[in-house]
Amino acid sequence: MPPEPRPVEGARADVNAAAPEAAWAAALLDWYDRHARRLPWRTGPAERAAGARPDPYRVWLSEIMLQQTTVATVGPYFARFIERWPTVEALAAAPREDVLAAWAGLGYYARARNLHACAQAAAARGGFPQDEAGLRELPGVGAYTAAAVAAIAFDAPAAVVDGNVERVVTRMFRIETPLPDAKPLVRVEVQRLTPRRRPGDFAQAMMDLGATICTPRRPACALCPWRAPCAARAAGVAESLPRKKPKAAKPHRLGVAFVAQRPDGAVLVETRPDRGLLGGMAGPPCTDWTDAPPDAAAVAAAAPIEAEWRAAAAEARHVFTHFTLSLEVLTARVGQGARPARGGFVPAEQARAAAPTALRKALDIGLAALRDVSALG
DNA sequence: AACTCGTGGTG
DNA sequence: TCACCAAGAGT
Repeated sequence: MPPEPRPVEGARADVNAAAPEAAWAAALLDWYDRHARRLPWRTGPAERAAGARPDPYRVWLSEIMLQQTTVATVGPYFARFIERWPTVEALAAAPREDVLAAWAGLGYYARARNLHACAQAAAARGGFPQDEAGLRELPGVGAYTAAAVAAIAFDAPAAVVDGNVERVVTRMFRIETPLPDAKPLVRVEVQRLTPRRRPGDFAQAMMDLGATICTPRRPACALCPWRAPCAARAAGVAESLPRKKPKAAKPHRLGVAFVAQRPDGAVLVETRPDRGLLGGMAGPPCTDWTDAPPDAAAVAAAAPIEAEWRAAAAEARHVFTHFTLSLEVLTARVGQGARPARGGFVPAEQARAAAPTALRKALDIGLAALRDVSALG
């Protein structure tokens, strides 16, 4: 492996050359004190001044929701969860079905399954572990989340490394090794940078810096508290970092979704197997999603109920992380006493609210087609 | 180590 | 339209 470029000595001239990390951390915390984002899960400056610590439950809940998810998207979900389940004990006592339905639309549904299991584990032991190793053992809590909760909620000097931090650090030290190969080195540098005082604020400052200044495209280096020591900026290569290994192309998959509606408006939904894609989530029954279109036998075998199925004009299209999907939608009106082979009937609006987005699209297309048919008939 | 696992915003 | 991206974890 070639040696990593390091910050040039001249860039360090204005800081303590013996322990530059301490000066850099101080500069970042000073910036954070002036520019921190106000977020619902953060403790405000006034409360902090009064000695208040963040609520570990809120910190943990926000960190789980924020995994691979934007602040703007998380906001309303976080508010609804806190309103409905104000404590980890309340969340632990909730039916899992309710938690999954409340999570619908946020994606990565293993997070919701693990969230509920984690709440039960934490409640059973009287609260969250206060150290990184203990947190790491909880379901859905990986290296990042354990470090983040330990630092933010419990003031532990843990190395918090998320996508923002990877970007900031690979630029600061001009690390040209592509991710994820560079992760171990990034972690070492973050651990070296993390101060004993205010490690939680330091972690959040790093993420704020990455989110608002050291952005993926067109970073605002002129406003950055680390503009002087940043090696990538000095070399004019900030925007090209971090380097990443190329991703595989997305295959396209096909399937059929079945939307059956009773005279009272209820629609047929089926809870998917707990493992795998959309695990544990409820939506209209489907064929398997395959590379080739499902043949007539596969469609007939997957139909959840005997009915006169009609094809809707539109198809549901959706992009997942690693494949794209087209769902043909078949609709049917069934009798009030219909007995499906699989699944059960729930009010249409409830079904929409609890469905993951891909299946909600199919449901909406089916419901619209059924409305059109009834309008004609 | 490389895959699987969602969704919405952005340029 | 499309690739990239966002406070990653589990296997």
